[in-house]
Amino acid sequence: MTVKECCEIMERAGVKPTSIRILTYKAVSELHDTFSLGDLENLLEDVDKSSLFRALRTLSDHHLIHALEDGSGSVKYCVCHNHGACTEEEHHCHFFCEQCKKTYCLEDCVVPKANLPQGFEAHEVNYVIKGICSNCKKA
Amino acid sequence: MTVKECCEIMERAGVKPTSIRILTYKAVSELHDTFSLGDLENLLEDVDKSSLFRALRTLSDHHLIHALEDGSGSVKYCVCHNHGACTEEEHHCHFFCEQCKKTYCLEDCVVPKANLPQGFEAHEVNYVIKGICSNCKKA
DNA sequence: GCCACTTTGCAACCTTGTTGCAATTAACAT
DNA sequence: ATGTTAATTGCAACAAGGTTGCAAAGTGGC
Repeated sequence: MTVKECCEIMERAGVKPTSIRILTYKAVSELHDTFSLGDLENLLEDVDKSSLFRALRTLSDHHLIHALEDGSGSVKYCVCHNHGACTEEEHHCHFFCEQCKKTYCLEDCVVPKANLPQGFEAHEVNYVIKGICSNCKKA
Repeated sequence: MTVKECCEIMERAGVKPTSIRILTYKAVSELHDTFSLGDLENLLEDVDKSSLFRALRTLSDHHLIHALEDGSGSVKYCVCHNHGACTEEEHHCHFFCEQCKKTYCLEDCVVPKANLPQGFEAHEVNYVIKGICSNCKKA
């Protein structure tokens, strides 16, 4: 993705495209699966951790990326391919491989709906399946 | 639950019922919703943190309790009411209230199945719905 | 009672995430 | 352009939660 495209997407989502945010969004929009703050630190070695942390928070607040918990001990993120216009219907499942510790985005696997009790109001869903991925199973 | 019942359940699950484990299992089997290691520390003030941590790990390893991630920053646990004989079908959903920060067990809400891609093997599912609970909504 | 093995308590530590604050940069009116 | 204000960034320090090493205490078999 070009810097220009990044800026446009961010502006449409109400995020001011600062240098760190562009750097962050450009880097993560090229990743196919999930990543942690630590992963991003390694990817962008010369950028400060707390700046990246704040960039991720901003992007997450404006729904350009999603945060999810996979039990690995660190919060994972993935880019929202609907550029901030995600409805609950469009959330995809994630798969955590217990062997290689990678968390996949299952783009084609939409989160199935559950029935909430009376009076409960859902905002988002964290759905992570754990097991062995196809790569590790082959090996 | 009596100490005797706790011991029986643990033994059936292949867990040697030591003092800390009995204390832990008895305490948590009386809780209706989820709890963290920290919650348990507060509940059993005179017991060491790492002993509780190890007891929870042992109980979890033998499926007497389940661990789940709700994005609160600490791992939550809940007792398995099938006493270690939980199949994937029986896993219930959890609900994290963004206001009161409580994580409910939705006992009557079974985790809906998702379709995995070819070659992926599921072992367990972490399904946490986030939103506002009925108590907080009323207020 | 003695020995091997397990469990427990304590302290120390690691990792991840988070904040305070000063320095820098950007936005904008004059 | 310049000054004024607000937002962002980098650094360092910190907090919380989880985890481990190790010695002491407990358990069980003989």
